[in-house]
Amino acid sequence: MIELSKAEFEVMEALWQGHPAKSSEIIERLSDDTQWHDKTIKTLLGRLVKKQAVSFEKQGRLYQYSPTIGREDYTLKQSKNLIQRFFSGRIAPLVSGFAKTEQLSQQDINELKAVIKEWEDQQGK
Amino acid sequence: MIELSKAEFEVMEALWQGHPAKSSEIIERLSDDTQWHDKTIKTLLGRLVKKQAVSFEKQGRLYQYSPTIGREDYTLKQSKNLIQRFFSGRIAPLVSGFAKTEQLSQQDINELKAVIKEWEDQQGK
DNA sequence: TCATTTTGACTACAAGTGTAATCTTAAATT
DNA sequence: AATTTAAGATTACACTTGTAGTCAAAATGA
Repeated sequence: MIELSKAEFEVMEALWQGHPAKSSEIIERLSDDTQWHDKTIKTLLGRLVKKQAVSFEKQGRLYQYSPTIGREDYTLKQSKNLIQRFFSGRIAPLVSGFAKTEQLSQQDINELKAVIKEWEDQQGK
Repeated sequence: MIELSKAEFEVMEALWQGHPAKSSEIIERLSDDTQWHDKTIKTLLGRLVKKQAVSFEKQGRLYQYSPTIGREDYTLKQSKNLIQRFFSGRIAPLVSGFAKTEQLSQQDINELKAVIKEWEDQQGK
């Protein structure tokens, strides 16, 4: 599985926002959230290409970059990995720990209920 | 916040199993799960001490090691961090994504229900 | 008592990461 | 046309991480 460092993930975020994108666009997007030098972002893009998390096509002398992996896929895999390592693969301990100190919104609650309902229907007679 | 590498976390796991513990005990415990050379484990212990995730007391010429951070604290902080970065701090998207591909047990469901109930009671009247 | 083993301290070394700077070439500007 | 600029390629460099090896001193065994 492709592993991304934190900085690399930030670059992916910018790319997931819209693609294909030129490096100048990616640099522009990241300027809102980070102070990174454009050289830094180029380096990270290069590493992402090497890791095959990003592909590019030449348009003249410029490159158009695109992600090769989806945000959902990546974040879910990483989340499962963490849940496996920290909570033996069970999500409930995470949720209850989380709920103790974080704000849950009505929407969160509704979504959790939906998950439960789906499970129960599945179990269903 | 103290950050642990994966290997360091494994050593912490062994230490959380029971402490204070001598390095030989930690090495013994880890021999079940890993192939690490004892030197490797010593190095990791040293790094953990340096990071102040572990403290020690000399008992004669031996050291008795203890964790300075709790497993729950650490895993929850890391989880929240991930949820923040990946899901803008909301847990429901993680749970529903997780539920799609992982097995939830009846116990998980019960715990999730408990969390919901607690939240709803909290929401007053 | 002398050799061996064990423990902790210190050293090693390549790969990954954060954070750029320099070099090359083509494009844009003067 | 000569100069400056911008993109991508290459190089840099310190710190972290995985994974030990070496060294010195103390304990243990023969």
